[in-house]
Amino acid sequence: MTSRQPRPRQRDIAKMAGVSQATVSLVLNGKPGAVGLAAETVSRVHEAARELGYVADPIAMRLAGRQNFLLGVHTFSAAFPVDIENSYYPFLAGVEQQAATRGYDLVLFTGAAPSGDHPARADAVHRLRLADGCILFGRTVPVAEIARLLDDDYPLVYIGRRDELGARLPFVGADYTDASRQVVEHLAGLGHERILYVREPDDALASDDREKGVKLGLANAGLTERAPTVVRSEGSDLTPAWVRRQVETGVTAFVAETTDVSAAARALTRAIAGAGLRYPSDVSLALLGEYVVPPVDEPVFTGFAVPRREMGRAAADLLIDLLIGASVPPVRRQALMDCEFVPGETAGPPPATHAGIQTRTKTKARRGQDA
Amino acid sequence: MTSRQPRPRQRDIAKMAGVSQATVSLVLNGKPGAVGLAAETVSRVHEAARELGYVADPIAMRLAGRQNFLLGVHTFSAAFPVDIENSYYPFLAGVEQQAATRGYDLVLFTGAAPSGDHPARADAVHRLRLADGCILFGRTVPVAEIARLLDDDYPLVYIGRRDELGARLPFVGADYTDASRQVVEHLAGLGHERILYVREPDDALASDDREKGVKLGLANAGLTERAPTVVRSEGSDLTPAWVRRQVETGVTAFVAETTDVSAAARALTRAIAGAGLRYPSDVSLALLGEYVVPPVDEPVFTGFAVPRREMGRAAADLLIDLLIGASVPPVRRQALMDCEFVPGETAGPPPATHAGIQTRTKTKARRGQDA
DNA sequence: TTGTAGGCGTTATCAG
DNA sequence: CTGATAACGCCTACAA
Repeated sequence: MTSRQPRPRQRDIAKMAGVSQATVSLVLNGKPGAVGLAAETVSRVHEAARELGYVADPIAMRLAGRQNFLLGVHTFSAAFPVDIENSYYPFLAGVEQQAATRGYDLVLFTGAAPSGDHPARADAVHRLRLADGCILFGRTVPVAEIARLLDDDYPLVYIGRRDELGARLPFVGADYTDASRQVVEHLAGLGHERILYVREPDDALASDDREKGVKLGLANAGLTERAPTVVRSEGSDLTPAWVRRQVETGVTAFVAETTDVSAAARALTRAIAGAGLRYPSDVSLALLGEYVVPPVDEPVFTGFAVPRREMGRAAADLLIDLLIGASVPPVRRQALMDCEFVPGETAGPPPATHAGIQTRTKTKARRGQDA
Repeated sequence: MTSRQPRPRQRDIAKMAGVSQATVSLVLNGKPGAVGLAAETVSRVHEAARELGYVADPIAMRLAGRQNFLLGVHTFSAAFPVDIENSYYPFLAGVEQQAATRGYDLVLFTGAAPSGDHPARADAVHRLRLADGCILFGRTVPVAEIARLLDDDYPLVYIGRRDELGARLPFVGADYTDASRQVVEHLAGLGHERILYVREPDDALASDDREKGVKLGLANAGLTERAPTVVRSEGSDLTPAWVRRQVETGVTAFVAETTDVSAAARALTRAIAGAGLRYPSDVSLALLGEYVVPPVDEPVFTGFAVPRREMGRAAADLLIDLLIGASVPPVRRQALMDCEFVPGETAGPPPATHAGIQTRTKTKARRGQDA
C-alpha cells in the first residue's frame, strides 16, 4: 500500500547533479564531447542517473522525435495471416526480420471489427496512419482508400504487383508471369499437348499474370489453343468426376494456381486423388506457386517457389528507405522478384495412350524425364 | 524529394472547422453532449476530421495518459516467433485473433538492437510502454526488468507459468506437471519400468514443472528411482551410440521435453532413428509436449498437446480486461490450462526381453494396450 | 458554448 | 559551457 515513487525524470537528475535539465539531456544523448561539456559535469550527471536508475521514457522520446519507429502491416484480405496454412505468413516473417534489423517495431493492424459499440469501423484504413508507414498485401485492393493515403503522401509499400495505381504505389512483387511460362514450357517439353489452367474465379492481378504466363508458355511451345485452356473455379465444382471428364477429352496435365488459401488448387488435388489418378503416370499436375503447408501424404508438387520471406524483407527495407528519404531507383520502387522453378514429382511425360502423334502441332522433341 | 506532409493533427481539424483545438479534442473524445456543444459545431468537426483522415497519435495519447488500443507482444527468447518451426507462433495467432475481436491492434516488439552505437541496450523493455499493455513470453525471464514494469503498474501478461514474481505477474500457463504425470503413468501402465527423461540443460520453469510431473508419475506408478531418471542435454551428445547404451542398461522408454525449438527432443528423435530402433517395438518415446512442425516421415508422437492458440487468446483477453479495469478473479489472473493427452504411435509395451519380472517394484497390473 | 493555459517527458535552439 | 524557452500532440481544468 505504500505509494511508490514515480520513475526518475531528467529534472530529478538535474536537481541531484546541480545542473539544468537540458544539460542532462545533452550528456545522456551522447554528444557531450562535440558540444564541449566539462568532464566533471558529465560524470556528475552520469553518476546521478545511475543512482536514480534513470531510464528515458520511450514515449516522450518519440513524441519529441516526430517518428514512432512503427511499421504498419495490414492485409485487405478476410483474415489476418495468423493462420499457419495461410501463405501470407512468410511475408510477415520477412518483414519482421528486416524491421528488427533496422530498429523498427511492427504494428499488426488486425482490421478489427470490434463487437458491440462501433460496428466495423469504417475508418479502418485511417488507423494505418498511426504508423510511420505501412506495408500492405492481399489479393484485392480498395483502390480509392489507397489512393487517398498516397494523396496524403503516406508511405506505403505493397507486397505483390499492383497496377491499379500506376507508378504511384511502390511494391515488391513476384514475377508470376515468367515463372508460369517456365512451368508450362516444362510441361510442354515433357510432351503434354493439352494443358488446363485452373485459376481462382476472381480477377486478381496475380491470377491474370499467371494466365498471361501460361498462354505465353503455350505459344512458345507451339501449342495452339484448340480448346479452352483456362477454367475458373473456387473449388466446389472440381470433383473427381470432373477430373475424369477432362482427362477423357485429352487433358494430360493440369496447372493450378496457389493463393493465400489455395482453394482451387487444393480442391483439384483432392479431386485427382479422388479419381484414383496417380502422379505422374496417369496425369501431371503443376502448381503455379507452391503450398506453404503441403497436404499430408502428398508428393512434392511441381511448380515454383515464391520467395515470400525475401519479398517481405525487401518490402520492409524499401518502406524504411522511403521513410528516411533515401534515394530509391525506380527499379527498386516497383520490384519483381524471380521465383525458383521446382521440378517436383508430379509432372512427367503424358501417358502413352495420349502421347501418340495425333496432331500436327510442331511439338518440340520429347526430352522427357525418366518416369 | 518532395517533403512529405505530416499526418493531420487536431489543430488542422480546428483550423478547417473554425474552432479551437480544445474543442476538437472534446468532440472527438465523445463527451460533447455532457459538456454541451452545439450540434452544428460537433458535426463540422467530425466532417473535417473525416475529410483529413485524422487519427489520434498513439504516442501523444499515451503521453497524455490515455489509451491507444495497442497491445504489445514481446518475447525474451532469441528470435521472434516469426519462424514457422518455432512453437511460439500459435501464441501469436491466438493473441491476434482475440485482440481483433476486441478492437485492439498488435505491436510486435522485435527486440531490435538498433544498428551501430548501442549494442542491444539493456533498457529495451521500456519500449513496451508504448502500448497500453504487453503480452510476454519466452523460456527465460529478465526478472528485474519485468519487476520494474510491474512497479509502474504497467499491465503485463505472461504466456507460460511464472513464479519468479509471485502473485504480481499475471499469466496464462499450461499445466505441464499434470500432463507430464499423465504421460509417464501411461508409459508405466504399458509396462515400462525404466523411463528416462531428457530435458533441456537450462533451468526453465517449464522444464522443472515437467520434471516434477515425471517424478510424480513414477511415484504414482510405484517405480522407485534406482538409476538416474533425468538427463540434461542440449542435444549434441544424444547420439545413436548413447541411445544404444541406455537401452542396454534397461531403459525401455524415453520421455523428452519439447520447447520453442525442441533441440533435445529432435536430437533424441534423430539418435533413435540413427540407432536403427523402431517405435514402439524396440523402444518407446513420448514427448512432453508436441512438435509444432513434426519431422517428416515420422509417426505421430505420443505426448500431449499444448493449447497454444487458446492460451494466446486467453492471454489477450486477460490483458484487455486488466486494461479496462474489469474485475478479474485470481484464478483467471494466473491461469493454468489443461493439455490434452495424445496417444500417438510411438509408445507401446516394452520389448519382451526387458519385460520380465526382474525387480520387486510393485508395478501395477499390466493393462497394456494392443501393440 | 467555446477558447486559453498548463502539463505529460523529451529534444533542440539560442542567447549569455 | 549553461539555463531558459519552445516545440512535439493530446487532454483537461478553468475562464470567458
